[in-house]
Amino acid sequence: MIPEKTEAARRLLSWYDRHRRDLPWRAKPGETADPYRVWLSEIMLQQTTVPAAAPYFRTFTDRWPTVRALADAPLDDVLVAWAGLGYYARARNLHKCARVVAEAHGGRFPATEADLLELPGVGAYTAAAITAIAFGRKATVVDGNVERVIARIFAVEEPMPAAKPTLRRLAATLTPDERPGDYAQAMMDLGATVCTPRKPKCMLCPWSEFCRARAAGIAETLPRKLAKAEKPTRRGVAYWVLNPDGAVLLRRRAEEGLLGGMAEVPSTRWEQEAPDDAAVAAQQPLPARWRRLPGLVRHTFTHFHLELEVVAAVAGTGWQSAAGTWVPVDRLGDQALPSVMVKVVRHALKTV
DNA sequence: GATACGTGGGG
DNA sequence: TCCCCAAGTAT
Repeated sequence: MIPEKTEAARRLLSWYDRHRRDLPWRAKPGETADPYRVWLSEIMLQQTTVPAAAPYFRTFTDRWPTVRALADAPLDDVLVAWAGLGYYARARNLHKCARVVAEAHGGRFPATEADLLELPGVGAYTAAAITAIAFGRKATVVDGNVERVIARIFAVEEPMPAAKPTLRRLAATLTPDERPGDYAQAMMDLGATVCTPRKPKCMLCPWSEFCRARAAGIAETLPRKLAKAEKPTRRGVAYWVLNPDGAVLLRRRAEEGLLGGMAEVPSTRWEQEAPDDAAVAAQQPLPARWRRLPGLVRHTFTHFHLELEVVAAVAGTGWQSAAGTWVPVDRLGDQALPSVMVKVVRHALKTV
């Protein structure tokens, strides 16, 4: 039996007070939360682990201490700083959102869930998180952690994602009126450290007594998920070309879609079949004698595997007319190179 | 509702 | 090696 909701919240908050983690974006007890830092951290933490996000958070807040500073920055600076963190639409929306807050909201984040929801890159989860954590207002935060905790406490066996509305409704029934920010973070911390996807530490859980899934011995199997579709493999060839100054040709990817707005080593299209010599010649960024380098660059995106072969050449006369930017090899670190392209660069430098 | 969208770590 | 997963959002 689930206890009175205030009793459940009291137990969770007590657990949180004893196990609170010191995270770079978390206000210390007694400190006032900064909505800018809360927002920035929540965007970075979307589908991203704490260890991955933490160094980026420090870099961003050191360089852009306020939302106005971020709004004043060129988008490309933000993309360079975000490079490697993934889901680059977040970086584009982050910058767009900063400008909206600076220009349409006087540099202050709106303080209601409904208004926050209007901001670019801010969805249901993030709006609730900012409302609760930054403004101390009641809001039900539902992320993957909360879904898992709730699915187990109430033994919801309906598979995801169909169970989402049910889980949201059940989560809302438990949300207390007191300490909204701490409660939201406590729920997520519980899911992240105790009620984990595999091998949940039920012995350490403040809610173990009344967890229906634990009682039924099915905690680790919840929430149920349908089998995922197999990932296809796409193949392509990347063109590593140096000009007479020893600079490499890079391009800017289209603003939308995969790796939108990021820098890339030029490549053929990525398709099921690897391109043959004719396709490599047809899609070359400039005329050159291409030499296939041994080995493959492998990378896995959310929805497909990628295998890239790298071909290398030295650009002949007329290299200035190639579309793109020539970047000295020792300046590649200044570019907005996503991880897959860092792999290509390393492979080429190692092999050439 | 389904799909596109990154990356690195863990088992 | 391979699959799963992580503080989701936009379309």
